[in-house]
Amino acid sequence: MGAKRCAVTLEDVARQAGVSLATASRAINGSARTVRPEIRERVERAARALNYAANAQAQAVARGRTNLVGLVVQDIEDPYFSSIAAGAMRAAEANGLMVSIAGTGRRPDKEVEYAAALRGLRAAAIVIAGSRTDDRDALDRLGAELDAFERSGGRVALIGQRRLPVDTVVVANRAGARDLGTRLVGLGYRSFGVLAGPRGLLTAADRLTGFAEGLAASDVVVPHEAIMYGEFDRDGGHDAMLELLARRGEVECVFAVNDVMAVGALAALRSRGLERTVAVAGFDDITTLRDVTPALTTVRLPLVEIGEAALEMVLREPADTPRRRLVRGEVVLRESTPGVRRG
Amino acid sequence: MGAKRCAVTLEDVARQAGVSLATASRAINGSARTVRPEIRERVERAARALNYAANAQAQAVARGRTNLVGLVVQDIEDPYFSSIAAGAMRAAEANGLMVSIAGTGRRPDKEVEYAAALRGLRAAAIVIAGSRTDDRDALDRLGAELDAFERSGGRVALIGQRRLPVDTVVVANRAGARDLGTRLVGLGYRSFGVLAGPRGLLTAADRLTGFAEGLAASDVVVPHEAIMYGEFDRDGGHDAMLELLARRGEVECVFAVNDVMAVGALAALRSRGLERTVAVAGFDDITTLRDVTPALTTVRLPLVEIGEAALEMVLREPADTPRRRLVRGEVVLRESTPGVRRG
DNA sequence: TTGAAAGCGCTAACAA
DNA sequence: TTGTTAGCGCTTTCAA
Repeated sequence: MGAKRCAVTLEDVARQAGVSLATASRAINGSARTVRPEIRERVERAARALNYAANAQAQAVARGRTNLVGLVVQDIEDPYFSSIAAGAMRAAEANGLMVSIAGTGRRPDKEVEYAAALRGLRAAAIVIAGSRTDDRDALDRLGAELDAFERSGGRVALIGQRRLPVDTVVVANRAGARDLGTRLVGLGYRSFGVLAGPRGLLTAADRLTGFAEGLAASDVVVPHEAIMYGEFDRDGGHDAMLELLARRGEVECVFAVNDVMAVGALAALRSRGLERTVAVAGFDDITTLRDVTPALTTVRLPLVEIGEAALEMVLREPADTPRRRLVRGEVVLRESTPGVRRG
Repeated sequence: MGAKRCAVTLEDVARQAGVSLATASRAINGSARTVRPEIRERVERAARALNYAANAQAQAVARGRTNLVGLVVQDIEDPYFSSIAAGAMRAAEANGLMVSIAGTGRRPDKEVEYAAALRGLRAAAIVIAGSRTDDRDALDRLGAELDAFERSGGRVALIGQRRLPVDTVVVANRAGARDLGTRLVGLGYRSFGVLAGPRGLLTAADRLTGFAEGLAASDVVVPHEAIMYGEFDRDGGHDAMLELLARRGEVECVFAVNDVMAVGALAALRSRGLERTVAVAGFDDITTLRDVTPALTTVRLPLVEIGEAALEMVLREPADTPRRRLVRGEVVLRESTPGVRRG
């Protein structure tokens, strides 16, 4: 067993200050200014002398609420999520909240598990940022758990797509990809491939759909065989690119459904000496990836703001009907898609 | 005020199962198998039916300990820290712990503040990953706070350099940079510049010192005017590189004290058409940066393992004398330092 | 304005 | 094996 905890308690402070427990509580952690200044001063001095730190757990039990908010992401190492986390943490700090972060490793069931844990912690709120799959079952379980969480007085916000009747920061993946497709056609590309990420991953699917729509507006289609599924990460993009080359030869332009994959694709092209021959576009505009060469055409998502927005949403009183906040991406054309001159 | 929390309590479960509170507690959250199977089954069924989630705060108060560990980093968006966080979170999950993450934004006082908050939360442990400054005062305050935390029964580990008498995962910045310097001299470089990061940032200073030592072994020195101080991030590297070019012209090889800065430096060189003329080396081997071109020579640090190691350290019983776990970096030569042929 | 005391939900002696 | 009960540290009525 670990050493027994023997921290300074409020009772110690009260005794040292020569006041009652209640008064000490009011002086230090209470709200109403119902304590005489000189007494308050005395209590505060005692607390400082004893280096008192209020037991947040005990306060939580007594008050029935905490200042903890849980953030559930897929993988904190992924810059997409770490930017969102940074935004959420910044907003949390501004509001005196602590953030507990959990990573699911892209297993939908982990989301449910953490939500339950956060309910146990009596977290004030849960924010879930996940490119959830279309696994209907997992979604139902998550919905049930979040429901229980809300009924027990907690607040919930999702980041991604609107799949559940809770406050959601909706990312316009489809519209962004559509815009991108339109712009690429405008640059003269006609022959496309898509590195589509995993089947069943909603974010990926939305981006693929939108992209196809953007092309379709100009009667361009992505042949079925030029859509390569694979992992949602760098290696997934790399491998899918190689396979696409093997299968289709040199398409003019490749859309990878996120930047990390796009970078993998670029690496694959480079290994074949094709990085200036085949155009590549990504999605997200990941900060740390802005210096790759050729600079990546992409759809910029304000990830930090998205994290902040989710946290702010969750801080507000619940509305009777779930709020949606739409965040659009903005196409950023760079040298990875220089355009083609058609004769 | 927010809605009143009215979660299912253990008492509800006990009543529903027709047993006493104590029995219900033992059946669900207790350790010893001192409950008859059929009763346990009954209690568990009741809990499930009621969708009971134990109040972790109340458990914490009653037990006097929590399963929360606090992780304090500078900036979760920085891949250096997000990798460490990923490692710590992975190890935490494997041990049934929740992780609360706080970002200091590189303000040393925030470390103290969060440590105090975590003491209030009765966190089981605190892990601080910070390239702390040489600000003696801030360090003393942190030491005092961590001391109070430990005395109240918590465990502490640091990641970085050994500055305080607590368990530490020591990163061999100096030795790594020394090796790097040696290898670069071996490649034929003689004229160096260093993008040294902020003055007073220990990690940066250690890397600079080590690098200079590595060169000195071959009687190569970095001229004082070729050491450029600046921010520890991408823009810091970029700007410092431009300034170095302005001041010294084309040195043969530039050492940026971290990869992110090195990428900024590459961008600056590229803007001058010099990215294949001036060699660049970094430090860390950040995963998402492995595909920049030219591929970056660097010192690889096992960041995820470092995070795991810190968490494992903190899980063990405290030793009577602080533990140190040394992690060395490994030089990785890539095309950003092709070497020179001297005539 | 202050103090006494009743909880908050749970655990862990101690009895039965 | 089960139940009773006294805490855990704090907040918050309710009186004084």
